[in-house]
Amino acid sequence: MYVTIPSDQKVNGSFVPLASAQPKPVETRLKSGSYLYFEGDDVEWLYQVTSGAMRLTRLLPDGRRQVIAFGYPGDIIGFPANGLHHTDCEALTDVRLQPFRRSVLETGEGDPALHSALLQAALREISAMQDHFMMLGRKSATEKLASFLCVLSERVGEDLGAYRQIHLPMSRSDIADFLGLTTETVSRTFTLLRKSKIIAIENIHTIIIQRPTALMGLSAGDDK
Amino acid sequence: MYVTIPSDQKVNGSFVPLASAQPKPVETRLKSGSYLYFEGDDVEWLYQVTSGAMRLTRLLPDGRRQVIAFGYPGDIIGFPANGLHHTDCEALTDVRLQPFRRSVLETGEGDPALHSALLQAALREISAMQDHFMMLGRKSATEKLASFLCVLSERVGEDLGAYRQIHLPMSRSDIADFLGLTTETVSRTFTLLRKSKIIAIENIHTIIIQRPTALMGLSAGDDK
DNA sequence: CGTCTTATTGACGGTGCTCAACGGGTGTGG
DNA sequence: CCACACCCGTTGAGCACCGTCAATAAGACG
Repeated sequence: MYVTIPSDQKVNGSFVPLASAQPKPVETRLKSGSYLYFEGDDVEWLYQVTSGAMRLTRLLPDGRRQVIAFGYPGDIIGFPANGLHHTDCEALTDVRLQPFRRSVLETGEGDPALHSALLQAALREISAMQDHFMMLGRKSATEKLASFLCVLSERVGEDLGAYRQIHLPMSRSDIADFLGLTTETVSRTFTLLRKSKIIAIENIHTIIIQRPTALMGLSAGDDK
Repeated sequence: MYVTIPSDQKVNGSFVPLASAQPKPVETRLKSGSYLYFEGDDVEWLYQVTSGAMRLTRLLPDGRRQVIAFGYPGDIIGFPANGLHHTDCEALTDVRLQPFRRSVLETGEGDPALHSALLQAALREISAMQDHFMMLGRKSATEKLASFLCVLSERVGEDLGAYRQIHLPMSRSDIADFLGLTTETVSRTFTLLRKSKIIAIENIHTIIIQRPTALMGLSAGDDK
């Protein structure tokens, strides 16, 4: 999952599992905190997240970190470049994954429909990353966090009467490294949104969106 | 072209044109300043840049702009998402392009080798964009510009005795919108690099790298 | 040669980072 | 079950970097 400008194209809550004509490899399960792969590992499998949430990160030699994406149900993770993984990938919660052989993406190997579905996922990934560029390069801290919450609300928000509730499995520093901010700024911006009654912070990992329209406005820069 | 951490994998100056088994569609030529496509257009063709340079941009409703990438010889541009272009694409110079039918990427249509080559290009694109995330989110103005010049030097630099020369077909504001800065900051940072004798500015569009190692150091954050 | 655009430089201010202290929640061991 | 410690998140103060606004200089183009 990247932070993108919320599109007209509504995702209807549930995701479409990729259908394979072949006998399915066994579903993979992963405990919270364990790693699926590391940067530099050979790619043997791609995965579609079935339940839970993953975190993809990249490191600079000096320790600076960028969270590349969060992997939510429906997302495909593990696209290879030159046959290698280029991020670390850790489970933020207990996770279930549907594995697909790398060869299905790269050679089509006996399953044209699945090959095509994986290719389309890669192309959507490119487009989503382009949106994310705009956010990293051109948005303020408030716009970034508002955008983040909007996208999460669409993807994995739960209705709660008039409001909408989001569970955040990741830490504040994960959010900071995803948005190109510091934990302090993320924390301050949460407080700002809370004090303007746009969100309520049920607990550290649970946010309630009280004024969705205002949040959408902030994500597009309406305060300017 | 994205700004990435210069990799070990050297590109040997020239690029590899994608081979097609089919009779080639006619090479496309484009005048400097003309647009190849716009955001929202249907994708019929992908293109490999043969000579010249392209600029891919995206706009926010309020006018803020992000340059997504520059297209240099060897680069594939025009990957579709849901069948549509998601950037505007303008020629920065007179340009020659080798077109490929979208269907070759999406269905493989009679040319498996070309299909595979385009797919690999898409996967490399994803990896390069991940590097660019790190740069947009986590690097200072000096690191950004130094990284930019390093990558350009590798890709399209020309040897000039002991030094190396880069031609910059794009404007300062293109560079700014690519790196997530303002034109003023780009200009000031150029001046900074010039005053520390790391680069010389032959003219607005021509940069000479006098101390490549120092520039590499700055791009990785050695000043900190 | 004149006009218009683009780049540079300067002054200033604000957003977000740094450094630091504090608080609260969670987990562990007694 | 409680005590304690540790980690994570929050808050504060100060500052640096970079953005904003403005003036000037340098090119580009007709």
